Amino acid sequence: MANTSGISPLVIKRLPRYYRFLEELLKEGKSRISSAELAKRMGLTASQIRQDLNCFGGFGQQGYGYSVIELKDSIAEILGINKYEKAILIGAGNLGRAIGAHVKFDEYGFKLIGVFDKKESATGLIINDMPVRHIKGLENFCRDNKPTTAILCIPKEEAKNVVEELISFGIKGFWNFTHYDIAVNHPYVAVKNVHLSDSLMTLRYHIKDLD
Amino acid sequence: MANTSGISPLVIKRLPRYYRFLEELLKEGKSRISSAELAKRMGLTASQIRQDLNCFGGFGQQGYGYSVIELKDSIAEILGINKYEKAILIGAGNLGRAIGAHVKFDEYGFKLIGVFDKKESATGLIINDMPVRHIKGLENFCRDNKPTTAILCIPKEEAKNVVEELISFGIKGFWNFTHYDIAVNHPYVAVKNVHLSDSLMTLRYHIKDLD
DNA sequence: TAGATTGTTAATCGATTAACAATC
DNA sequence: TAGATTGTTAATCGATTAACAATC
Repeated sequence: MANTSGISPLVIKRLPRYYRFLEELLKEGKSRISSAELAKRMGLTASQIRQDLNCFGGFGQQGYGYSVIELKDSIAEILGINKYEKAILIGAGNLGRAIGAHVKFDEYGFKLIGVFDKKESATGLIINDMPVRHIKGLENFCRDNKPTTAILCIPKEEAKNVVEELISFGIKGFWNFTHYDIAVNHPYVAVKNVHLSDSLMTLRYHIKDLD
Repeated sequence: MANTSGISPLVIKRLPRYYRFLEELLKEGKSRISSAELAKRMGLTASQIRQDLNCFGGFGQQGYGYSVIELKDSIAEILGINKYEKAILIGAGNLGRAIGAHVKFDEYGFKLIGVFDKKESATGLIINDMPVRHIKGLENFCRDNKPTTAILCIPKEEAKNVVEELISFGIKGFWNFTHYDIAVNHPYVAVKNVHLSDSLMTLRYHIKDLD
C-alpha cells in the first residue's frame, strides 16, 4: 500500500463512516455502488468520495463504480483494523468498566488483553472474562505480553505519571478519555482523545442555537 | 448576545477547549492572559484565538489582553452551560450506566432528571440517586417533567422508534451514542454523535501510521 | 460501440495565518 | 506618552466542489 502519511486528518476521520456504510450495503446484498449513490446515502458529494478514496488508490472502475466488498476490505486494510494490536485498559471505574465491556475491540483492530486499576477493591473484578489486575503488576505484564496500546479511563491528575510509565513500557498508542494532554509532551505517540464533556458542551450550544 | 447562527462548526468545536484552559488558568490564579500566551499553551496561533473569539464579540482590551474570568464566563454563556436543560438517559446497560454515573451533567448545562430502560430487570436500579424507570412510563414522564434532551445508549436497531417517540414527546436535542443517523430524518433537532468505534478506528490508523 | 462512471485537474469556497491600524 | 495587544482586513493555504477526459 502507498505510504499514507500526509493524508489530511479530515479524510482519515471520514474513513470509519465509509466503512460503516459499506458494511450496511453488504448486509443489504449490494455488490456494487457508484460514488453518486453512496454520496446520496451519506449526505456527501460524489466528488468528495472519489477524492477521498483516491488518496489511497484507485479502487473503482470506470463505467461500473466500486465493488462493495473490495472497497470495504480496502478501507479495513487502510485503517489497519484487519490486524490486531494488543491493548490494555487502565482504570476500572464506571467508565473503564463500561468501555471494557461495551466496546467491540476485535472489530476495530485491537485485542484487549488486560485491565488495571490502582484500587485493591477493584482487583479481581471480572471485565470481559478478564480479572482486573493491580497496577503494581503493570510493568511485568507489559514486559511479558508487549501491549502497544493503552485506554486511559483514570482521573486527570493520575494521567501524567501513568502515561510516562506506559511509554517507558513500550506503549505507543493511547485512547485517551482524560483531559490530560498527552501530545504536548509526547509528539511521537498516536493519541486519540475522547472528550465527552466537550461533546456535551457543543450539544448544549446547538440546543440553545435552535431557537 | 449577537445571533450566533452561521458560526463555523470548527469554531464551536474549539470553544470547550478554550473553556477548559481558562478554568485551568483561573485555578492557577491568573487574572489576565494575552492571545499570544494562550496560543502558546494550547498549541494554536494567536491569530486564530482572536478570530475565534471575535465571532462572538470583542472580549479583550488592546494593550492588556483578556480577563480570564470574564472570558471564561463569556464562553460559558455562549455555549449555554450556565443554564440547565433537562435531560433523560435512555438505556441503562453498561454504557448508559457509566455515562449516567460518570458525566458531570451539571457542569455542562444539563440536569439529568430521569433514566429509562426497556428491561424489567434494569428497573429499580439506582443511577445517580435516580431509579431506572421502565420505558413504558416515558410518555407520562415527559408530559409531567418536560425534558428537552435525550442521551441515547441503546442498540442501533431500537434507536429509530425511540427517536420518533422522543421527538413527539418534545425532545429537541440528542446526545447520540448509537450509529443510528438521527439527522437524516430530523434536520431540525440538535444532534451530537459520539461514535466510539469511529474514534477507535482512527486511532488504529494512526498506530499503523507511526512506523 | 455507446453509456456510465471513474480518476484527476481546475475552480471555488472556506479557514487559517499574517499584518497592521486602532486604542487601551 | 510609549508599549502592548487587540480587532480586523488582507494574504495564504487547504479542502471541497465542479468539470471533463480517460476508460471500462
